[in-house]
Amino acid sequence: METIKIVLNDIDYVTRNDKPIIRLFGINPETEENVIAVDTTFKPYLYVLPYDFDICLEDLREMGLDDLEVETKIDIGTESEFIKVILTHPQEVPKLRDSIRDLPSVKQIREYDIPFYRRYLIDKQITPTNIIELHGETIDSILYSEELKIDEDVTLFKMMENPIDTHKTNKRNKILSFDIEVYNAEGMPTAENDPIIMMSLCGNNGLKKVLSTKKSDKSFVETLSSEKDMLKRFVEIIKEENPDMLVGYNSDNFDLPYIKKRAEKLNIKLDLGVDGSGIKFMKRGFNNAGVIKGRVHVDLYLLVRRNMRLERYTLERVYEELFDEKKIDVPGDQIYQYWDSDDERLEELFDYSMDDAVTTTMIGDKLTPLTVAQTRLVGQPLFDIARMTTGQMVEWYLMLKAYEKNNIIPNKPDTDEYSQRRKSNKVIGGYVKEPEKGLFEHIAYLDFKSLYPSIIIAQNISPDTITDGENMDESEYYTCPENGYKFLKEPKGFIPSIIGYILDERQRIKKLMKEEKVPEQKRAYDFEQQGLKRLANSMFGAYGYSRFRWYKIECAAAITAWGREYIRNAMKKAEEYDFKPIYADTDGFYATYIGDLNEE
DNA sequence: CAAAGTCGGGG
DNA sequence: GTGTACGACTTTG
Repeated sequence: METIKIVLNDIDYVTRNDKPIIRLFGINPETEENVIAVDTTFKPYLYVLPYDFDICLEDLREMGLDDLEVETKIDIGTESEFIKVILTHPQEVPKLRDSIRDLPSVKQIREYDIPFYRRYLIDKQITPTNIIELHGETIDSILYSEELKIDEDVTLFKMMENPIDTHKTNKRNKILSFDIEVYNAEGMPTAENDPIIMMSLCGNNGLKKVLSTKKSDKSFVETLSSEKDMLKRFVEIIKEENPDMLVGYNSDNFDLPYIKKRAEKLNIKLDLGVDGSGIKFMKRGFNNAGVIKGRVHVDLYLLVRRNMRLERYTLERVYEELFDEKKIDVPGDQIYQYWDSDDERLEELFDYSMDDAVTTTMIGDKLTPLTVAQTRLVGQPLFDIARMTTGQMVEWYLMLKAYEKNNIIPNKPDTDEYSQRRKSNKVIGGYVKEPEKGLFEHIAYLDFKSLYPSIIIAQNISPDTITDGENMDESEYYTCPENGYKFLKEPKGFIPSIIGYILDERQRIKKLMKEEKVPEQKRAYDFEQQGLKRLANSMFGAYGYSRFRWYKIECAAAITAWGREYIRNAMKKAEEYDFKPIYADTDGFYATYIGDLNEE
């Protein structure tokens, strides 16, 4: 048996002989070779909570389901016995779950909507972007049919044992950005009519290139004889560079769909994927996500939207905000005129095209490290994390922790429940004291560090600790001001215990960061602690987010009610020491000292 | 006043 | 892909 290590970049599954095969895509950090590791042993499953065990087991067997196990899981604080129904193919889950749920002996079904590759990452406790150790053997592409035949320089590896997460970070951090310019004489271009005229590439290793069908003396311009050749060269460079991350700006919605359509129109194969596949699109919310199998495509536009607050999010505006510098600009609607001019304006267009890719790489260098840190915390693929909202990250993080702590995951709300939640999810916000007019001297500012996370822990606010307090002594629970919601003091709730862990972990990382001498590692710790902070701070919002699995509006309301009380009490206390509050908002207030400054 | 509709980025 | 989704803002009924 052989052992190899890979940086885990991507994961999916394919079907062969009606059975699923998990594929881990990675790069061997020593040889820089691409590896596809396959696992043929993992099976999909869901959980059933029965009314009556024996009848239910019998009913399930009658349906032809006989791979059944009994497991004890914690369900919102209470231990229950579940039947684990093991299936052979992931697509059986949506096919069978309705008929399983409808069995009279079935009370509930659980964990029936977790994508197969995500289930794999959670159950095997492996983390994308980490270095993973694999045991098995190198094989020929026997598992693959012709259309999926992989390149000769890709190692195919069959796993014989579970992968081992070494918890080591990828030292390699190669970013390659790309951008295209297209001919646009009639407003917004259409791939049907308008050719690509330039394709720019920029790596954080120094690579700078603009491919084009026109000539220039500029050293970064490479001229190709046709659009067809330009596209082929584009693919060739990406394969040669083999970056850890392929980044674009609005590339999910513009560049990649455009490149794909032009390639189809020109009848050429774009085998950009590590497995030889082309560009695919996945429907994700309101936009499509461009997928290149085995490579991590990150659209920076989404990261910018998530992490910056601006009036507009054009590449130009974002670059200016981050680097305090103007970028080269060519008005979008005039690109075709610059192209047709064949004079110095064409040269300007080459510079503009190059600059777009260069600034994209610079923005990528700034924003992707946090996304990588979040990937390592949440344990889902970088591709997915780059497209998740913070609420979704919290949820997948909790799902991972639920598995570790043997908690069964709550279901997502069905349509009825969801619309009901939407109607009644108004929660009173933080305490706000309108600022007093005037000019003040001797201003003091007090703020609660991570107010809401601290309240969740201090008052043990969790869906599994909420109680009506019946037949209990008052000392056994915390009572929320204003609304009277009650939360058990013991045992520690699922979410408070996880926030506690996150906050402790953050302190640990901050300490490591302070002691660290290597700047690169120091920076990595900084992003990790930022990621932890965001997770902790987003947990409150998640309680009030209608689609959240751990949704509990009472928890959200209790947190803000306690928050208002904390800050009012702090202000009262400050007044006792001659500080007059002049403005307050949610987790802090400003006060002016009105006592005698000469005293003491 | 709530429900329904639009739009972001890209050229 | 064990998917079907955002949020701020404006217009409409």
